[in-house]
Amino acid sequence: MPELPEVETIVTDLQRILPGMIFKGLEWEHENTVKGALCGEVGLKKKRVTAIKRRGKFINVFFEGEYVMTIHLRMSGRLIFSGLDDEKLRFERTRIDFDKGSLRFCDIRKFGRVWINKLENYEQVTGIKNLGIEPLQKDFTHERFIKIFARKKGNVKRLLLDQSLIAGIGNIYADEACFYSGIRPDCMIEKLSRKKLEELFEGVVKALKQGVKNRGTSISDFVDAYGKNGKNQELLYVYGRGGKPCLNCKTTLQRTVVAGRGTVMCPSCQK
DNA sequence: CGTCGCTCCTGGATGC
DNA sequence: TGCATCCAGGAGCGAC
Repeated sequence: MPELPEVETIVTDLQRILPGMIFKGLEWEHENTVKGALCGEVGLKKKRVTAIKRRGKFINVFFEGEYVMTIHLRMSGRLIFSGLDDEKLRFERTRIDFDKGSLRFCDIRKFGRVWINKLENYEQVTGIKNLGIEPLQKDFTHERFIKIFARKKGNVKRLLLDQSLIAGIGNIYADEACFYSGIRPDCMIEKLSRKKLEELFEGVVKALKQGVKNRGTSISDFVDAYGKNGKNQELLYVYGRGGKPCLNCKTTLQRTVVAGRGTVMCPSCQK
């Protein structure tokens, strides 16, 4: 599923593709997919793309005239740049046409969303304003991390997945970060020492940076804006490996449910 | 306000 | 082989 590294990969691709292109039109088949199009699409006509930026797992495409198109891929969304005359892709639900090509939003489960808003209120409307800190920015430090979790209680996994605390972590990278730091995803965060919290911080950063470096994890649905797979699935220690031997100690990896999510951990390496 | 459980979805895996 | 059932899960929402 698309998490921070996958979204970052797509945004990096789109930054090479879209700037300067002129918006032509938007078509969608599922009524819940597009929000705010009534006012937005009219305003967007003939506007040029000025920038593309990621915030958490959201993709923001900025246009002239102070419009922003926000896209969230949720579970199974793909965003693939194609020719205007290319045939419809499998599970293509929405197409965003520009003068020099067409961005196809393919989404098996139809959970993905597109919003069109004026710059002044897009953060409010999309929920972006509720997001926590960006974990790959310089201000994400040990100190900030410990401060964020200082008065929080509950299992580590639920808190890592809470987008209002840290923006962009999903199921894959939460499990990998816990493995890197030697912490069980179901352990209570209030019981962790300062040293273990620092290791968890390092684990989060390491997992996300590695994901970005390898252009995302293509386990089920993810491809980049050119339709190509990432490479990070070859480097996962726990996610998707339940029942297989731990790559560190050969203990059989345990699959459980934590915070309502499928969770894999090494009972020997993670305490 | 924090937390929980439910909901949205459907292809692929599994079971009989 | 074929049909029915289960499962995956990000995030928003209502309930408490």
